[in-house]
Amino acid sequence: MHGSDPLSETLAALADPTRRAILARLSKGEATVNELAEPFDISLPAISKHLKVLERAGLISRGRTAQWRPCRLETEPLRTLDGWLAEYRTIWEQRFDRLQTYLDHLQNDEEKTDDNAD
Amino acid sequence: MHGSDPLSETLAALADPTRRAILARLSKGEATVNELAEPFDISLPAISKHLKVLERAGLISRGRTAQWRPCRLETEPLRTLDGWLAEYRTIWEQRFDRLQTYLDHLQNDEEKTDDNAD
DNA sequence: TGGTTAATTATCTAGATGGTTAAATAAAGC
DNA sequence: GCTTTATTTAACCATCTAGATAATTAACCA
Repeated sequence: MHGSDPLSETLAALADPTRRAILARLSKGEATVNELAEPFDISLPAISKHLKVLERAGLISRGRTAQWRPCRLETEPLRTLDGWLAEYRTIWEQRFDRLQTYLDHLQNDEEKTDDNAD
Repeated sequence: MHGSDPLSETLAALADPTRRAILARLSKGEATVNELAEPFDISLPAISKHLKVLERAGLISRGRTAQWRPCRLETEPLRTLDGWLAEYRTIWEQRFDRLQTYLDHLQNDEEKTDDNAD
């Protein structure tokens, strides 16, 4: 990554389907590295790297039970991302409202045309 | 990028502070390439590349007025991202609730202790 | 102690990314 | 037509990334 502020790190970590799939799995509860690797066609070391990326981004944390290193989803960076998105949410809601208004006008115009046609 | 599904493309495009700053600028209205480049210390071609990334991700669209190519924010990919985030929102809200409950218990315990101390 | 299981580190490779400068395209204005 | 302004394309470079295989660390089990 080039800009390594926290939000960039979060987004870069999420910009990989394997990593998002790992998070989706972890959203159902803790799992070990092998459990997480199971659904994928890639090597264990590759998974290990993905986990390191997720951990550095704060999206997961890891315990230590005997030889297992159970992973857990951490939601903090997601909340930060949600906060960033919120600013744009206003915009798309505004745009949706304007679209609605426009469609309503179309609807009205059509009804008037229908009235004339009758 | 490696996984080039739409969501990965959106996230990868957003994972760069320069590109997010461009979007922030566009959230205030359309702008030309030179206007967008102005606040940054990087070359025009670099900006041009960033815009191409944003365009491919569907985060901006571009008009064509004489020699200017005005850029406009497109919110669709952000809404998709918001939809993806929504699944995790449930989780962090749950966790927050549980934390609240825990803190409430602590509070109660403390009050009991205070009562005993009196 | 030696073997098995879990996970990480080391080393390497191919391809993407973000930046550069120099050259090309496109339209406007004299 | 020639110059200026806006923007993109070309060619290049350094660094990062996602993957691989082989070797290593760590802990349990008998």
